[in-house]
Amino acid sequence: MVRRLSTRLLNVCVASLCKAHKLETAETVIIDGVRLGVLPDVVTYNTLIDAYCRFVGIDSGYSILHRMGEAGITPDIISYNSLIAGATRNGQIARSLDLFDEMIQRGIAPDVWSYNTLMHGFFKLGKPDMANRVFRDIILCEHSPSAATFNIMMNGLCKNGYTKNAFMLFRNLQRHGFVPKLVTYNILVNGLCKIGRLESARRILKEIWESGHVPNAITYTTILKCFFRKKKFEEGLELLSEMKCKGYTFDGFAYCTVIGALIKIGKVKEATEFMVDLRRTGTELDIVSYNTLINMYCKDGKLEEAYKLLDEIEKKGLECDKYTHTIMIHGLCKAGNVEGAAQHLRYMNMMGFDSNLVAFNCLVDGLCKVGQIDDAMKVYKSMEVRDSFTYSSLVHNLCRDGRYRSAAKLLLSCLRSGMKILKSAQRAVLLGLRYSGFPREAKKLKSKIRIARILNY
DNA sequence: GTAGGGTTAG
Repeated sequence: MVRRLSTRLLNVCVASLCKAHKLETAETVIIDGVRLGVLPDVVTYNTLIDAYCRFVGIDSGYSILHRMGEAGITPDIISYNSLIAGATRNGQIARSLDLFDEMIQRGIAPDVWSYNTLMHGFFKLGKPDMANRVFRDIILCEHSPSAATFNIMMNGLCKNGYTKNAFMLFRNLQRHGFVPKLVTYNILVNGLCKIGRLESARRILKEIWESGHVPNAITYTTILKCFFRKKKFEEGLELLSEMKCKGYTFDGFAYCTVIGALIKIGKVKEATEFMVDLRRTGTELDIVSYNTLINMYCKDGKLEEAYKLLDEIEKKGLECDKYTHTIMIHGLCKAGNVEGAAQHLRYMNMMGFDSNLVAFNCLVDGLCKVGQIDDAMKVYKSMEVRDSFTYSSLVHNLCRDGRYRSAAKLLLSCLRSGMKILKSAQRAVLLGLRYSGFPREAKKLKSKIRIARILNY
Protein backbone atom coordinates (compact mmCIF):
# COMPACT_ATOMS: atom_id res chain seq x y z
CA MET A 1 0.00 0.00 0.00
CA VAL A 2 2.83 2.32 0.95
CA ARG A 3 4.64 1.48 -2.24
CA ARG A 4 1.57 2.08 -4.40
CA LEU A 5 0.95 5.41 -2.75
CA SER A 6 4.57 6.41 -3.35
CA THR A 7 4.42 5.45 -7.00
CA ARG A 8 1.33 7.57 -7.36
CA LEU A 9 3.20 10.45 -5.77
CA LEU A 10 6.12 9.84 -8.11
CA ASN A 11 3.75 9.95 -11.07
CA VAL A 12 2.23 13.25 -9.98
CA CYS A 13 5.72 14.67 -9.63
CA VAL A 14 6.90 13.33 -13.01
CA ALA A 15 3.75 14.63 -14.72
CA SER A 16 4.18 18.16 -13.42
CA LEU A 17 7.88 18.21 -14.34
CA CYS A 18 7.08 16.94 -17.82
CA LYS A 19 4.42 19.61 -18.21
CA ALA A 20 7.07 22.22 -17.39
CA HIS A 21 9.37 20.72 -20.09
CA LYS A 22 11.79 19.61 -17.37
CA LEU A 23 12.39 16.12 -18.71
CA GLU A 24 15.89 15.74 -17.31
CA THR A 25 14.70 16.57 -13.82
CA ALA A 26 11.84 14.10 -14.24
CA GLU A 27 14.35 11.39 -15.14
CA THR A 28 16.46 12.25 -12.07
CA VAL A 29 13.39 12.00 -9.85
CA ILE A 30 12.66 8.54 -11.27
CA ILE A 31 16.24 7.40 -10.62
CA ASP A 32 16.09 8.77 -7.07
CA GLY A 33 12.77 6.98 -6.60
CA VAL A 34 14.26 3.66 -7.67
CA ARG A 35 17.09 4.17 -5.18
CA LEU A 36 14.49 4.63 -2.44
CA GLY A 37 12.56 1.59 -3.57
CA VAL A 38 9.75 3.43 -5.39
CA LEU A 39 9.40 1.76 -8.75
CA PRO A 40 7.96 3.51 -11.80
CA ASP A 41 4.90 1.89 -13.35
CA VAL A 42 3.18 1.99 -16.71
CA VAL A 43 1.71 5.45 -15.94
CA THR A 44 5.19 6.87 -15.24
CA TYR A 45 6.47 5.57 -18.55
CA ASN A 46 3.39 6.72 -20.45
CA THR A 47 3.87 10.22 -19.09
CA LEU A 48 7.48 10.15 -20.29
CA ILE A 49 6.53 8.81 -23.72
CA ASP A 50 4.03 11.62 -24.21
CA ALA A 51 6.47 14.29 -23.02
CA TYR A 52 9.36 13.05 -25.15
CA CYS A 53 7.12 12.84 -28.21
CA ARG A 54 5.94 16.40 -27.64
CA PHE A 55 9.13 18.17 -26.71
CA VAL A 56 11.96 16.10 -28.19
CA GLY A 57 10.76 13.85 -30.95
CA ILE A 58 9.02 10.65 -31.83
CA ASP A 59 12.28 8.66 -31.78
CA SER A 60 13.00 9.64 -28.18
CA GLY A 61 9.43 8.71 -27.28
CA TYR A 62 9.87 5.36 -28.95
CA SER A 63 13.10 4.68 -27.07
CA ILE A 64 11.15 4.96 -23.80
CA LEU A 65 9.04 2.05 -25.03
CA HIS A 66 12.21 -0.07 -25.11
CA ARG A 67 13.27 1.12 -21.72
CA MET A 68 9.96 0.12 -20.23
CA GLY A 69 10.31 -3.30 -21.78
CA GLU A 70 13.73 -3.64 -20.15
CA ALA A 71 12.19 -2.65 -16.83
CA GLY A 72 9.69 -5.47 -17.23
CA ILE A 73 6.67 -3.25 -17.80
CA THR A 74 4.33 -4.03 -20.69
CA PRO A 75 3.18 -1.06 -22.74
CA ASP A 76 -0.56 -0.55 -22.96
CA ILE A 77 -3.00 1.18 -25.28
CA ILE A 78 -2.10 4.58 -23.80
CA SER A 79 1.61 4.09 -24.55
CA TYR A 80 0.80 3.40 -28.19
CA ASN A 81 -1.81 6.11 -28.50
CA SER A 82 0.71 8.65 -27.23
CA LEU A 83 3.25 7.47 -29.80
CA ILE A 84 0.67 7.55 -32.59
CA ALA A 85 -0.26 11.10 -31.52
CA GLY A 86 3.43 12.03 -31.53
CA ALA A 87 3.91 10.70 -35.04
CA THR A 88 0.80 12.40 -36.42
CA ARG A 89 1.75 15.70 -34.78
CA ASN A 90 4.94 15.59 -36.83
CA GLY A 91 3.01 14.72 -39.95
CA GLN A 92 4.49 11.20 -39.99
CA ILE A 93 1.38 9.30 -40.92
CA ALA A 94 3.34 6.32 -42.26
CA ARG A 95 4.97 5.99 -38.87
CA SER A 96 1.55 6.08 -37.17
CA LEU A 97 0.35 3.26 -39.38
CA ASP A 98 3.49 1.24 -38.53
CA LEU A 99 2.76 1.78 -34.85
CA PHE A 100 -0.79 0.53 -35.47
CA ASP A 101 0.61 -2.67 -36.95
CA GLU A 102 3.10 -3.06 -34.15
CA MET A 103 0.51 -2.71 -31.41
CA ILE A 104 -1.84 -5.18 -33.05
CA GLN A 105 1.01 -7.66 -33.38
CA ARG A 106 1.73 -7.28 -29.69
CA GLY A 107 -1.87 -8.09 -28.92
CA ILE A 108 -2.96 -4.55 -28.03
CA ALA A 109 -6.20 -3.68 -29.81
CA PRO A 110 -6.49 -0.08 -31.01
CA ASP A 111 -9.34 1.82 -29.39
CA VAL A 112 -11.47 4.65 -30.67
CA TRP A 113 -8.77 7.12 -29.55
CA SER A 114 -6.18 5.49 -31.75
CA TYR A 115 -8.52 6.11 -34.68
CA ASN A 116 -9.44 9.60 -33.50
CA THR A 117 -5.76 10.51 -33.40
CA LEU A 118 -5.14 9.12 -36.84
CA MET A 119 -8.10 11.04 -38.21
CA HIS A 120 -6.80 14.20 -36.61
CA GLY A 121 -3.41 13.57 -38.21
CA PHE A 122 -4.86 13.23 -41.68
CA PHE A 123 -6.77 16.47 -41.25
CA LYS A 124 -3.66 18.25 -40.07
CA LEU A 125 -1.80 17.03 -43.12
CA GLY A 126 -4.54 18.46 -45.32
CA LYS A 127 -5.86 15.04 -46.36
CA PRO A 128 -9.55 15.28 -45.52
CA ASP A 129 -10.49 12.36 -47.79
CA MET A 130 -8.21 10.00 -45.84
CA ALA A 131 -9.59 11.37 -42.56
CA ASN A 132 -13.06 10.73 -43.89
CA ARG A 133 -12.14 7.10 -44.56
CA VAL A 134 -11.00 6.67 -40.97
CA PHE A 135 -14.24 8.30 -39.83
CA ARG A 136 -16.28 5.88 -41.91
CA ASP A 137 -14.29 2.98 -40.46
CA ILE A 138 -15.05 4.13 -36.93
CA ILE A 139 -18.77 4.42 -37.69
CA LEU A 140 -19.05 1.15 -39.64
CA CYS A 141 -16.83 -1.03 -37.43
CA GLU A 142 -17.45 -2.03 -33.88
CA HIS A 143 -15.67 0.99 -32.45
CA SER A 144 -18.36 3.25 -31.18
CA PRO A 145 -17.46 6.87 -31.88
CA SER A 146 -16.86 9.12 -28.92
CA ALA A 147 -18.05 12.71 -28.70
CA ALA A 148 -14.47 13.68 -29.52
CA THR A 149 -14.68 11.73 -32.79
CA PHE A 150 -17.38 14.11 -33.99
CA ASN A 151 -15.57 17.14 -32.66
CA ILE A 152 -12.34 16.17 -34.42
CA MET A 153 -14.32 15.52 -37.59
CA MET A 154 -16.09 18.89 -37.49
CA ASN A 155 -12.93 20.76 -36.61
CA GLY A 156 -11.00 18.99 -39.35
CA LEU A 157 -13.69 19.77 -41.91
CA CYS A 158 -13.66 23.45 -40.90
CA LYS A 159 -9.87 23.69 -41.02
CA ASN A 160 -9.78 22.07 -44.47
CA GLY A 161 -12.29 24.41 -46.04
CA TYR A 162 -15.41 22.30 -45.58
CA THR A 163 -17.20 24.38 -42.98
CA LYS A 164 -20.52 23.81 -44.73
CA ASN A 165 -20.08 20.04 -44.45
CA ALA A 166 -19.15 20.39 -40.81
CA PHE A 167 -22.37 22.27 -40.33
CA MET A 168 -24.40 19.62 -42.11
CA LEU A 169 -22.82 16.93 -39.95
CA PHE A 170 -23.61 18.98 -36.88
CA ARG A 171 -27.30 19.34 -37.75
CA ASN A 172 -27.52 15.66 -38.67
CA LEU A 173 -26.02 14.64 -35.36
CA GLN A 174 -28.42 16.91 -33.51
CA ARG A 175 -31.33 15.21 -35.24
CA HIS A 176 -29.98 11.89 -33.98
CA GLY A 177 -29.91 13.11 -30.42
CA PHE A 178 -26.32 14.33 -30.20
CA VAL A 179 -26.10 16.94 -27.46
CA PRO A 180 -23.28 19.30 -28.37
CA LYS A 181 -20.96 20.55 -25.69
CA LEU A 182 -19.51 24.03 -25.67
CA VAL A 183 -16.38 22.72 -27.41
CA THR A 184 -18.47 21.68 -30.40
CA TYR A 185 -20.07 25.11 -30.60
CA ASN A 186 -16.67 26.75 -30.34
CA ILE A 187 -15.39 24.65 -33.23
CA LEU A 188 -18.29 25.81 -35.38
CA VAL A 189 -17.96 29.43 -34.33
CA ASN A 190 -14.29 29.30 -35.25
CA GLY A 191 -15.06 27.65 -38.59
CA LEU A 192 -17.65 30.28 -39.46
CA CYS A 193 -15.37 33.12 -38.39
CA LYS A 194 -12.51 31.81 -40.50
CA ILE A 195 -14.66 31.96 -43.64
CA GLY A 196 -15.91 35.40 -42.64
CA ARG A 197 -19.49 34.38 -41.84
CA LEU A 198 -19.76 36.64 -38.83
CA GLU A 199 -23.55 36.75 -38.86
CA SER A 200 -23.85 32.96 -38.74
CA ALA A 201 -21.27 32.90 -35.95
CA ARG A 202 -23.42 35.32 -34.01
CA ARG A 203 -26.45 33.10 -34.55
CA ILE A 204 -24.53 30.19 -33.09
CA LEU A 205 -23.63 32.40 -30.14
CA LYS A 206 -27.36 32.87 -29.58
CA GLU A 207 -27.91 29.13 -29.92
CA ILE A 208 -25.27 28.52 -27.26
CA TRP A 209 -27.24 30.59 -24.77
CA GLU A 210 -30.50 28.93 -25.80
CA SER A 211 -29.02 25.47 -25.29
CA GLY A 212 -28.24 26.35 -21.70
CA HIS A 213 -24.50 26.67 -22.16
CA VAL A 214 -22.61 29.78 -21.21
CA PRO A 215 -20.13 30.88 -23.88
CA ASN A 216 -16.63 31.08 -22.48
CA ALA A 217 -13.63 33.28 -23.17
CA ILE A 218 -12.73 31.03 -26.12
CA THR A 219 -16.06 31.66 -27.81
CA TYR A 220 -15.74 35.41 -27.39
CA THR A 221 -12.08 35.75 -28.32
CA THR A 222 -12.70 33.75 -31.47
CA ILE A 223 -15.39 36.18 -32.60
CA LEU A 224 -13.31 39.10 -31.38
CA LYS A 225 -10.37 38.09 -33.54
CA CYS A 226 -12.70 37.80 -36.49
CA PHE A 227 -13.97 41.36 -35.95
CA PHE A 228 -10.44 42.68 -35.84
CA ARG A 229 -9.40 40.73 -38.89
CA LYS A 230 -12.32 42.16 -40.84
CA LYS A 231 -11.26 45.61 -39.66
CA LYS A 232 -14.48 46.05 -37.68
CA PHE A 233 -12.59 47.65 -34.83
CA GLU A 234 -15.55 49.44 -33.28
CA GLU A 235 -17.58 46.24 -33.00
CA GLY A 236 -14.54 44.36 -31.76
CA LEU A 237 -13.89 46.84 -29.00
CA GLU A 238 -17.62 46.79 -28.17
CA LEU A 239 -17.56 43.02 -27.77
CA LEU A 240 -14.46 43.43 -25.64
CA SER A 241 -16.22 45.75 -23.23
CA GLU A 242 -19.20 43.40 -23.23
CA MET A 243 -16.85 40.66 -22.09
CA LYS A 244 -15.50 42.91 -19.39
CA CYS A 245 -19.01 43.90 -18.25
CA LYS A 246 -20.14 40.30 -18.05
CA GLY A 247 -17.20 39.61 -15.82
CA TYR A 248 -15.31 37.25 -18.08
CA THR A 249 -11.89 36.56 -16.76
CA PHE A 250 -9.37 36.85 -19.52
CA ASP A 251 -6.84 34.08 -19.65
CA GLY A 252 -3.47 34.18 -21.40
CA PHE A 253 -5.12 33.19 -24.67
CA ALA A 254 -7.75 35.92 -24.56
CA TYR A 255 -5.24 38.58 -23.60
CA CYS A 256 -2.94 37.59 -26.41
CA THR A 257 -5.73 37.61 -28.97
CA VAL A 258 -6.60 41.14 -27.97
CA ILE A 259 -3.01 42.38 -27.68
CA GLY A 260 -2.02 40.74 -30.97
CA ALA A 261 -5.05 42.24 -32.74
CA LEU A 262 -4.43 45.72 -31.31
CA ILE A 263 -0.77 45.61 -32.37
CA LYS A 264 -1.80 44.65 -35.90
CA ILE A 265 -3.98 47.74 -36.23
CA GLY A 266 -1.27 49.92 -34.75
CA LYS A 267 -2.98 50.58 -31.43
CA VAL A 268 0.19 49.94 -29.44
CA LYS A 269 -0.88 52.17 -26.56
CA GLU A 270 -4.09 50.22 -26.00
CA ALA A 271 -2.18 46.96 -26.35
CA THR A 272 0.24 48.09 -23.66
CA GLU A 273 -2.69 48.82 -21.33
CA PHE A 274 -3.89 45.24 -21.78
CA MET A 275 -0.40 43.99 -21.16
CA VAL A 276 -0.24 45.85 -17.84
CA ASP A 277 -3.60 44.29 -16.97
CA LEU A 278 -2.35 40.84 -17.92
CA ARG A 279 0.78 41.20 -15.80
CA ARG A 280 -1.33 42.38 -12.86
CA THR A 281 -3.40 39.18 -12.93
CA GLY A 282 -0.19 37.21 -12.46
CA THR A 283 -1.23 34.73 -15.16
CA GLU A 284 1.51 32.25 -15.95
CA LEU A 285 2.71 33.08 -19.44
CA ASP A 286 3.70 30.48 -21.97
CA ILE A 287 6.08 31.03 -24.85
CA VAL A 288 3.34 32.19 -27.23
CA SER A 289 2.19 34.85 -24.77
CA TYR A 290 5.77 35.98 -24.33
CA ASN A 291 6.16 36.16 -28.10
CA THR A 292 3.11 38.41 -28.32
CA LEU A 293 4.49 40.74 -25.67
CA ILE A 294 7.98 40.79 -27.19
CA ASN A 295 6.41 41.63 -30.53
CA MET A 296 4.54 44.49 -28.87
CA TYR A 297 7.73 45.98 -27.46
CA CYS A 298 9.55 45.51 -30.76
CA LYS A 299 6.78 47.29 -32.67
CA ASP A 300 7.06 50.10 -30.14
CA GLY A 301 10.84 50.27 -30.59
CA LYS A 302 11.43 49.31 -26.96
CA LEU A 303 14.05 46.65 -27.56
CA GLU A 304 15.46 46.86 -24.05
CA GLU A 305 12.10 45.79 -22.66
CA ALA A 306 12.03 42.97 -25.18
CA TYR A 307 15.44 41.76 -24.01
CA LYS A 308 14.20 41.88 -20.41
CA LEU A 309 11.42 39.48 -21.39
CA LEU A 310 13.96 37.18 -23.04
CA ASP A 311 15.80 37.05 -19.70
CA GLU A 312 12.54 36.30 -17.94
CA ILE A 313 11.84 33.43 -20.33
CA GLU A 314 15.24 31.95 -19.58
CA LYS A 315 14.84 32.36 -15.82
CA LYS A 316 11.52 30.53 -15.95
CA GLY A 317 13.11 27.62 -17.77
CA LEU A 318 10.95 28.17 -20.85
CA GLU A 319 12.49 27.83 -24.28
CA CYS A 320 12.38 30.38 -27.04
CA ASP A 321 10.96 29.07 -30.29
CA LYS A 322 11.37 30.11 -33.89
CA TYR A 323 8.73 32.81 -33.45
CA THR A 324 10.61 34.42 -30.57
CA HIS A 325 13.77 34.65 -32.63
CA THR A 326 12.02 35.85 -35.76
CA ILE A 327 10.20 38.56 -33.81
CA MET A 328 13.53 39.70 -32.35
CA ILE A 329 15.17 39.73 -35.78
CA HIS A 330 12.30 41.80 -37.12
CA GLY A 331 12.51 44.14 -34.13
CA LEU A 332 16.25 44.64 -34.56
CA CYS A 333 15.80 45.35 -38.28
CA LYS A 334 13.02 47.80 -37.55
CA ALA A 335 15.29 49.62 -35.14
CA GLY A 336 17.90 49.82 -37.91
CA ASN A 337 20.29 47.40 -36.19
CA VAL A 338 20.80 45.08 -39.16
CA GLU A 339 24.15 43.91 -37.81
CA GLY A 340 22.44 42.73 -34.64
CA ALA A 341 19.70 41.11 -36.70
CA ALA A 342 22.22 39.22 -38.83
CA GLN A 343 23.98 38.10 -35.69
CA HIS A 344 20.72 36.89 -34.18
CA LEU A 345 19.94 34.96 -37.35
CA ARG A 346 23.32 33.22 -37.16
CA TYR A 347 22.65 32.46 -33.51
CA MET A 348 19.28 31.04 -34.44
CA ASN A 349 20.84 28.72 -36.98
CA MET A 350 23.49 27.71 -34.49
CA MET A 351 20.76 26.77 -32.01
CA GLY A 352 19.53 24.30 -34.57
CA PHE A 353 16.42 26.08 -35.82
CA ASP A 354 15.63 25.32 -39.43
CA SER A 355 16.48 27.95 -41.95
CA ASN A 356 13.62 30.30 -41.42
CA LEU A 357 12.18 32.03 -44.45
CA VAL A 358 10.40 34.73 -42.43
CA ALA A 359 13.57 35.66 -40.53
CA PHE A 360 15.57 35.81 -43.75
CA ASN A 361 12.90 37.99 -45.34
CA CYS A 362 13.06 40.37 -42.38
CA LEU A 363 16.81 40.66 -42.76
CA VAL A 364 16.59 41.21 -46.53
CA ASP A 365 14.01 43.93 -46.04
CA GLY A 366 15.93 45.43 -43.12
CA LEU A 367 19.14 45.65 -45.14
CA CYS A 368 17.25 47.30 -47.99
CA LYS A 369 15.69 49.83 -45.66
CA VAL A 370 19.07 51.01 -44.36
CA GLY A 371 20.32 51.28 -47.94
CA GLN A 372 22.53 48.17 -47.97
CA ILE A 373 20.89 46.68 -51.04
CA ASP A 374 24.00 44.85 -52.19
CA ASP A 375 24.22 43.09 -48.85
CA ALA A 376 20.53 42.27 -49.15
CA MET A 377 21.22 40.73 -52.57
CA LYS A 378 24.01 38.65 -51.04
CA VAL A 379 21.63 37.30 -48.41
CA TYR A 380 19.03 36.68 -51.13
CA LYS A 381 21.54 34.64 -53.13
CA SER A 382 22.40 32.54 -50.08
CA MET A 383 18.76 31.66 -49.42
CA GLU A 384 17.63 28.15 -50.26
CA VAL A 385 13.95 29.07 -50.31
CA ARG A 386 12.45 32.38 -51.41
CA ASP A 387 8.91 33.56 -51.68
CA SER A 388 6.85 36.52 -52.83
CA PHE A 389 7.87 38.49 -49.71
CA THR A 390 11.55 38.16 -50.59
CA TYR A 391 11.02 39.31 -54.16
CA SER A 392 8.56 42.11 -53.42
CA SER A 393 10.89 43.62 -50.90
CA LEU A 394 13.96 43.49 -53.14
CA VAL A 395 12.17 44.69 -56.25
CA HIS A 396 10.66 47.63 -54.37
CA ASN A 397 13.94 48.71 -52.93
CA LEU A 398 15.94 48.26 -56.13
CA CYS A 399 13.44 50.62 -57.73
CA ARG A 400 13.80 53.08 -54.91
CA ASP A 401 17.51 53.02 -55.63
CA GLY A 402 16.89 53.63 -59.34
CA ARG A 403 18.18 50.17 -60.33
CA TYR A 404 15.21 49.37 -62.55
CA ARG A 405 16.96 46.85 -64.79
CA SER A 406 18.08 44.64 -61.87
CA ALA A 407 14.57 44.99 -60.45
CA ALA A 408 13.07 43.86 -63.76
CA LYS A 409 15.33 40.81 -63.85
CA LEU A 410 14.34 39.82 -60.35
CA LEU A 411 10.66 40.47 -61.06
CA LEU A 412 10.73 38.10 -64.01
CA SER A 413 12.57 35.32 -62.19
CA CYS A 414 9.96 35.61 -59.44
CA LEU A 415 7.01 35.32 -61.83
CA ARG A 416 8.69 32.59 -63.86
CA SER A 417 9.13 30.42 -60.80
CA GLY A 418 5.39 30.63 -60.31
CA MET A 419 5.29 33.09 -57.43
CA LYS A 420 3.18 36.17 -57.09
CA ILE A 421 4.58 39.60 -56.40
CA LEU A 422 3.02 42.70 -54.93
CA LYS A 423 1.22 44.73 -57.58
CA SER A 424 2.87 47.87 -56.31
CA ALA A 425 6.35 46.37 -56.82
CA GLN A 426 5.43 45.50 -60.39
CA ARG A 427 4.12 48.98 -61.01
CA ALA A 428 7.28 50.52 -59.57
CA VAL A 429 9.45 48.68 -62.09
CA LEU A 430 7.28 49.50 -65.10
CA LEU A 431 6.90 53.17 -64.22
CA GLY A 432 10.56 53.43 -63.28
CA LEU A 433 11.74 52.08 -66.62
CA ARG A 434 9.30 54.24 -68.56
CA TYR A 435 10.17 57.51 -66.89
CA SER A 436 13.90 57.00 -66.60
CA GLY A 437 14.27 56.90 -70.36
CA PHE A 438 13.58 53.25 -71.17
CA PRO A 439 9.97 53.19 -72.41
CA ARG A 440 10.67 50.40 -74.89
CA GLU A 441 12.10 48.16 -72.18
CA ALA A 442 9.05 48.88 -70.05
CA LYS A 443 6.82 47.75 -72.90
CA LYS A 444 8.88 44.58 -73.43
CA LEU A 445 8.77 43.80 -69.74
CA LYS A 446 5.00 44.17 -69.75
CA SER A 447 4.58 41.52 -72.40
CA LYS A 448 7.08 39.23 -70.69
CA ILE A 449 5.08 39.54 -67.49
CA ARG A 450 1.94 38.64 -69.41
CA ILE A 451 3.59 35.54 -70.90
CA ALA A 452 4.95 34.43 -67.54
CA ARG A 453 1.43 34.73 -66.11
CA ILE A 454 -0.13 32.73 -68.93
CA LEU A 455 2.49 29.98 -68.55
CA ASN A 456 1.76 29.70 -64.88
CA TYR A 457 -1.94 29.18 -65.29
C1' DG B 1 -3.61 10.52 -22.66
C1' DT B 2 -6.20 12.02 -26.97
C1' DA B 3 -10.57 17.46 -29.49
C1' DG B 4 -11.61 23.98 -29.34
C1' DG B 5 -9.29 30.04 -29.08
C1' DG B 6 -3.52 33.17 -29.10
C1' DT B 7 2.62 34.56 -31.74
C1' DT B 8 6.64 36.29 -37.18
C1' DA B 9 7.92 39.19 -42.83
C1' DG B 10 6.87 42.87 -48.13
